[in-house]
Formats: sequence, structure tokens, C-alpha cells
Amino acid sequence: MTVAMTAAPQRFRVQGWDPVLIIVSLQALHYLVLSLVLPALVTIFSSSDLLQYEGGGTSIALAMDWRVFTGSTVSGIAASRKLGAGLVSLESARSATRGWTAAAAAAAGELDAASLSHGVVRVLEYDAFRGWAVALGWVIASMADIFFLYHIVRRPTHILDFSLTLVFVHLILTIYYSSSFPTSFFFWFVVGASSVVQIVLAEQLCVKREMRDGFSLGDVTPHLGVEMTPRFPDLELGQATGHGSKQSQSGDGTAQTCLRKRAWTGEEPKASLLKRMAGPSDLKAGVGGKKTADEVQRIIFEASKGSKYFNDQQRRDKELEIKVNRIKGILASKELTAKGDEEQKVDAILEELAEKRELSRVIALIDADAFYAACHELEDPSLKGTAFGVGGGMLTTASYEARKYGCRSAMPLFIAKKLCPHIKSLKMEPDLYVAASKKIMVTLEKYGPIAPASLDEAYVDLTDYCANQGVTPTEAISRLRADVQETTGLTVSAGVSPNKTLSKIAADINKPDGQFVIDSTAEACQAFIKGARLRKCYGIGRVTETLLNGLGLETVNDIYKYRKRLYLVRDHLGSSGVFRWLLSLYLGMGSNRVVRAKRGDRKTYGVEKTFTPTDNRDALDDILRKVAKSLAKDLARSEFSGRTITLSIKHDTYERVTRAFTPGKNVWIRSYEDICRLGLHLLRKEMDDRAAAIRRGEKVKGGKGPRIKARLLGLRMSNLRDDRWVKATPSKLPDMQLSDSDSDMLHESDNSDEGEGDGWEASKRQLEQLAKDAEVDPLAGDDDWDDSHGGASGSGTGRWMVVDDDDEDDVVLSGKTRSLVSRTSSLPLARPTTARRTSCSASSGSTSTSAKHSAPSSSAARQHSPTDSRASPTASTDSRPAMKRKTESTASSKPVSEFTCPVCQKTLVGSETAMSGHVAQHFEMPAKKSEKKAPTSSVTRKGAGKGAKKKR
DNA sequence: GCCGGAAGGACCC
DNA sequence: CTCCAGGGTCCTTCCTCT
Repeated sequence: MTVAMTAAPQRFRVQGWDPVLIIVSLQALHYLVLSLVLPALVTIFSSSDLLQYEGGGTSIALAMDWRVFTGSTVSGIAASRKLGAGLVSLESARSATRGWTAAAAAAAGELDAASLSHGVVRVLEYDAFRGWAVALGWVIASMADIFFLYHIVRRPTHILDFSLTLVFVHLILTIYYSSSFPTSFFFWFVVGASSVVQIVLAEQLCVKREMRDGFSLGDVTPHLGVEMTPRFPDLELGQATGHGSKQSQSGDGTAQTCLRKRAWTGEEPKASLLKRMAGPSDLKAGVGGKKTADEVQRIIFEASKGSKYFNDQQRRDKELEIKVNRIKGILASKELTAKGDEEQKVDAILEELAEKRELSRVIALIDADAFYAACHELEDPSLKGTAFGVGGGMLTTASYEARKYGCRSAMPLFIAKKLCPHIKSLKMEPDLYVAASKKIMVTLEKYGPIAPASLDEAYVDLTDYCANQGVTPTEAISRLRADVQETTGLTVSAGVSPNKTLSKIAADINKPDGQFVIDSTAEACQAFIKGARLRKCYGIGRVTETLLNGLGLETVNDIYKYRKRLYLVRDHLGSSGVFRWLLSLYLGMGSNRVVRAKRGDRKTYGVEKTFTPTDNRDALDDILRKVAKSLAKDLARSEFSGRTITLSIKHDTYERVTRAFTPGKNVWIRSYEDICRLGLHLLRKEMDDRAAAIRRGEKVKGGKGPRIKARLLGLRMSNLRDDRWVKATPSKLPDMQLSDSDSDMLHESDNSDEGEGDGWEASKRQLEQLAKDAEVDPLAGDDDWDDSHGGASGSGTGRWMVVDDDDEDDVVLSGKTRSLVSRTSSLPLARPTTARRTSCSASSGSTSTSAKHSAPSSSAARQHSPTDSRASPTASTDSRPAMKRKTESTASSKPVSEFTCPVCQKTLVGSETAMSGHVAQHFEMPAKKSEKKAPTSSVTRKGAGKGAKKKR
């Protein structure tokens, strides 16, 4: 089945959507399968003698009479109708429920009195296997239906309906056929259970496909009715060709209700879409309010309607809706089998989590008010009180005056103008903001360790300040805020609590120039967060919020209220730790670690550019070159190189794709030439690939046009290496890093002390990973989400980040203590192909590992040296020296040179990177079949979490 | 069993 | 009339191809 499914052409599209036709064909297919399967099963498992008298295994009754499920094969009235009077009397002499299916037998026409009575006698022995066989047949047919549903119905939202309809129709038929209402528990159970399984599986498959292939909205009317009244709740507009949105709540009950409840009001703008259009920052829209939230939403909606952007949002909204429906479905099915002890289980977890509560610290989040806008006001006081925004095209900030009209950050200017016609827009002036930010941070540092989260936001650990000065947190934060205002002229808001999670929410409460302090008691923390809307919590975005709303949750307190639901769907909540994270959220817990991000924490550098959409290849090339240049400049300025480059394209349709390339294990990209070449190469390749895919009739992103029409191009460099670190290491070729001396050196050093550190760091990492959802740091008492919050994502506004640039060497050095990716112990033998490729692509030694984070990784060094020597002689001896010589000369002299590929003997002109890339392409990926596994990570995690907790 | 690359998403500011 | 950014991080899933 799987084979057939994957092999099946994807071209089938629901064009003329005809529910009747669909249900008829489904029903037909279902019975077809039954009729194929049942005879075989029954013949195998049932008493053949009996069968003979009932018309054999091909008797229609097997499929149509519910009573066969009971194992006994009876026929009551239906049979008697068709049989002679003599038989009827014989029948009626029997009990109403014991006997045999005379109908079929009669149809077969092979009945004589002797065998009849013989049969009757035998039948009374009761064929125990019959019921099981038939049930099995039904289950098989139901599973086959999954296939049909998947291909015929396709839309996840409709699976439930059709599935239930099928059963419903069968019910009617079987009642008619046997002239009695099914009273067999077994029958109901089998039919019910297989339906549930069928629905769940089919939906999942469909959702998966839709996620994969993208959405075919060909059947959706592209244009929403103008006077869309969101309020006809359950109107039946006939079903016509509209697209239904699922309106019935889970738990609506029977099949019939489900079918009826369906409202095919495809033309109504859903609240979710309205909300979506309002942008990400639509919360508490009434800040002062020259316009009501409703008005604002409407204006935005009107302004957006019909645009490409709008269509994209609509598409996403549909996808999200499916996701929500899916999780609702899962919940519904899980509730059927719920054991009833879920709440206790959750309570136990809560208790366990609560034990780790940490209240000893005083953590503040300081957040500048309308930061960019405020900076401009500082420069030009005449701006005060006027409505203006910062950023052309897209607002990054709106002044408070502009906010009264509903203008928000991340809002396009032209919409802001609709909301507030007199809004002024100012150009961004990064230098201004950076300078101001630095001033703020400097001030903050007087009050304790700080962790900038972005230009305008930072966490401050006030614990020691409070202790030393003998002041309350409230007093401390008041001083701090006054201090900042005095020294910078900017107002800031602050939230204070025992952890970052709460402080973040608290800072929002008295937003402009205000503060909110939460007492350091468990009660205060919990009481505080209880009433918060979910969306307020860091980490809960639009999608998660909608998902949770779908489960009935609105506020943090609902996490507790609906803990059973959450528990039941805990494996489908997105990433694996979410469930426990939510629980800890409810408890008002969070990380309290305030650590400044270091230079080495940067993971990627990227540049992207939006432009008026074009499909002109030259124009696109040109833009990409500019992007490459900008990226190269960034990298050069901060002295980083990267191993993998990623091209990202945003199509005219707003669908995004990314295409990445990693030339080789030890090839470091950094020069403009290389970036440009690789970028263009990726772009070309994508153009070709896409065109080819279209020719093949596959579905691709960005419309059906054979050429890419893009509105954005971007390049991003990842797998970074800190070149300052490399420089600090005595290495011959800091640029192209192929020198063996590196490897020797690193080898030495890590064997001695770094190796130890690395191991320790690595295991610490692992522990942290494992402790994730347990919300405990085995070592420091911090946790997953917040870790990313306070720590790494502090890189925030990219190149303006304060942390980043002009750091001194000591920072670099300290950066190395912090090991990143778990580079677990040595991996002795690399796969042959890998080794070959690696060595071929000019890796000889290993500066490889991201030197920036630390520990010139022992493993990396070890990993390569042995492999190299062991590598297939043909490849390595031939190619490597040649490569190396070439590259060395290249690196030292000019960026571009000639070179002969050791494999294909072609002569190429290009830089080192290009060469390596070329050579690498000659080698296939390892031909190993990687069988995949989905380890129930929750189990391991849980175990680890517990372990960690105990340890603590 | 893990690593690792590639692709896609969710989130944040 | 022009008509929705750009900088990041982290996490998950799937692993070749005509």
C-alpha cells in the first residue's frame, strides 16, 4: 500500500468537487475490498461445512449482515421472506437468534431438506471463528479506505466527514439488509474502532501531504466577498463548490450531527485571518485609542485584501486551521481512551517541577520604550508628541502618538498611512540606536550582571545590588530607571521578578515608563502569571497560541484548567518539551541566569534583500551579487568564515525556499568571489531544478511559471569559524586553512587540557539537553527556552549588536571556553566515502571544527588524521597533494587560478572554493541506507530529567 | 545510535 | 502610483535520483 501510495501520481486534483460522487465511490470501493477479502478470510477461518450451506464464502451476507459479527450465522425475518413456508416454520422453531443464513443459501440454490436440517444442527454449534474473520475483513477494508480517502478526498478537513458517512451508510444498508438494528457490541466496537483509526491515519497522511506539496488552493475562490459578514455561524449555503471550514467543535457527537453541523460558508473571512492580517503585534490594540481595535483590524484588512501578501496569509491561515483541526481530532480520539487519571499525573509533574522553583534572585528586564522612536526624539525634540514611524516601507517602530491610531512596528508604511494619514516616516539611523544602546547598557551594568537581549532590551541581575545597598527590588529598579533616564534621556520600562520569564511579561504591564515588581514568593509568581494571556509569554507566537486556543486555552491559568487535554495531546504540541514547558509556565517558573552573549556565540551571518518582484535572470543575478558583497563585507568586518552557504528565495507568492551548500568539511568560505560564485550557483541550480520539476509535473513553490519570480534574495553563512581565533593560533594559512601544522597544534593542545574541557562541556551540553523539558539545569538552574532567550538570541539585531563587534581578544579567549555543539568523543572511523570526499576536498588536517567555540576539538583532529591515512589510496594520494599545492599558491597569490580536477581531468578556472566544490561533486554521498527511527524522546528526556533533578 | 546536511517552521525584536 | 523587512536562534524531519 505504501508503495502504491508513493508511486501514485500526484496530479489528481479535486476539480469538480462532488461529495455525492465521492461518497458513492468510497462506498463502492469499500465493499469491493470487503468482497475480495472476506471470502478468503472466511474460507480460511470458518468451518467450510457451514459455509457451504450459507452460499459459501462469497455470500453477500458476509458483508452486509451485521449479525455475522456475532459469530453465529442467523437469519431472521430477512431470510424467512425469501424462503419457502416450510423453512420458515423450521426457522421459527429455532430461537430467533440462532440458525443460519438461509437467504444466501437459497440464493445459491443448492438446498435440500436433508442438508438443511443437517446444517441447522451444525450451526447450532456456533462458529466461533466466523465473527473474528468477518471483523478482520472489516478492519482490512477500513484500512484500505485510508488509501482511498487519501487519494480521493485529499483534504484533511473532510476526511472525518467522509469516513463517518461511509459508516453511516453502511449502517443504513445493514439495517435494511438484515431488517434489524445492530445490537452486537462486537459489531459496534469493530466498526467504531476501525473508523477512529482510519480517520486519524488518513488525516495525518493528508496533512502530511499538504504540508509537503504545499496547498492547492486552486479550488478556493481567490476573492473574498466584500461584505463578508463574519457572523453567520451555522448557515447552510447548500454545499455547492464552496470550501467548508470546520465549524463543529470536537465533541459534537454522532455522525449525523457532524455531517449536519458542517457549514459550507467558504466565503467568510475568518476571525483568525482578520487577526493574522493585523500583524504580529496586535495585542492590546487599544493604547490610548483614537481608533478601536476593531476599526484598526478592518482598515488593515481592507488595505490588504486582494494583494499577493493577502493570499499568502490566507494560505497560511488554512494550513494553520488544518493543524488545529488535526490536534482537535487527536484530542477527541484520545479522550475516548482516556483513563481518567491524567489530571493526577499532571499534578504529579507539577509538583515535581515546583520543587525546583528558584526564588533567590532578583531579575529585571529593562525595555526601552519605543526605542528607535525615542532615539529620534532625542535628536529632534520637535518630534515629541507627533505621530511618526521609523523605517521606510516597513515600520520598525511607531511613536506612541502613532500607536494611538493603531500603527505598530512591523507594519508597512502604506497601511500605517491609512490608519494615520499624517504619520511621518523617518529613515533608520542605526548608529544612533547603537550609541544609545551602549549608553543604556553601560548604565545598567552599574546594577549587576547584564544580558542584552537586543538593542533596547536587557536583563539585569539585581540580587547583589539589593543586598549590598540594602534596598528592596522596587527601590532598586526605581533607581535604575531614573538613572537611565538621567544619563540617556530615554525612558525605560521594567519588570522585576525571580526569573526572566516573569520579568519579561511584567515589563509589559506598565509599559511606557513604568515598572512592575513581583514578590519573590511562589504564590506571587503564580498569581501573577495566571491571568496572563498565552500570547504574552515569550515563546508563544501566533501559531502556538492558535493551537492552544483550539484546545480551549486562552490564559496561562487555562494550562491548569485544561491540563488533561494538554496531557492527552502532549506529543503533538510541536517540539518535544512544550508540554512541560507550559506547565512550568503555569507555575511561573523560568530561568534566572543572566549571562552576556559572547562574540563566539554568533551562529550565522546573513543578508537578504527585498525588491520589486522580477523573473529576469540578470536582474536576479545582479541583486544576488550585491547581497553577496554585503555579506562578504560583514564577514570580513567581523572576521568570520563559514562552511555552508544558504541561498534563500522568497517567491512572488511569498513562499520561501532555502537552498544550501557545504563545499567540504574544511573549506572555509569568506571571500566575496566565493560567496558570489556559490550563491549564483545555488540560484542557477534552483532555477534549473525548479524548471525540471515543473516539467515533471510536480508541485513547486512560487506559482506555476517556469521561471523563478522572486521578491527577495538572501545569503546566509553558517557553520562559522572565528578567524580571530584562527589567527591567534599559530597557523600558516589563516585564510584557506589547509595547513597540517594546524592539526598538529590542535591535536597537542586538546589532548592535554582542552580535551578534558571539551568532554566536560560536551557532557554538560547533553545534560542540559536532556534536562530541557524538565526545566532544570543540572548545573546552574536554567532551562531550555529561556536559555535561548537570555543567551544566544541575544545576538538580536544582528550587525548592530553591541556584543558583536569591537570586542577585544580576551572575549575571544573566553569564547572558547564555551563549547557549542556536542562534539562527542572521537568518532574513529568515518565512512569510506566521506573520508574520500573529505580528503579530496582539500582537507588535510583539521582546523575544521568551529574553532570559534572552543575546544579545537579533539575529536575533529582525531577524526581526520586516521581517516586520511586510511583513505582509499587512489583518491587521497592522487588528489590531495595536487589540491593542496594548488590551493596554497592560490591562497597566497590571487583569488582565481587554473586547476585540473584530479578526478575528471577537466581544467577549471576558479577559486579554491569552487575547485573543492567541483571535486567534491564527483563523490556520491554515502550509499548507506539510513533507517530512521523515531525514538520516543519524551521517555528518555523524562528519565534524564528525573535523574538530573535527583542529582540536584 | 549518532552525526550531519538540507529544508522548513516558529519565534523574537 | 508605488502595495508587507531583515536580522537572528532553535527545533524538527527527512535522508538520493531519472
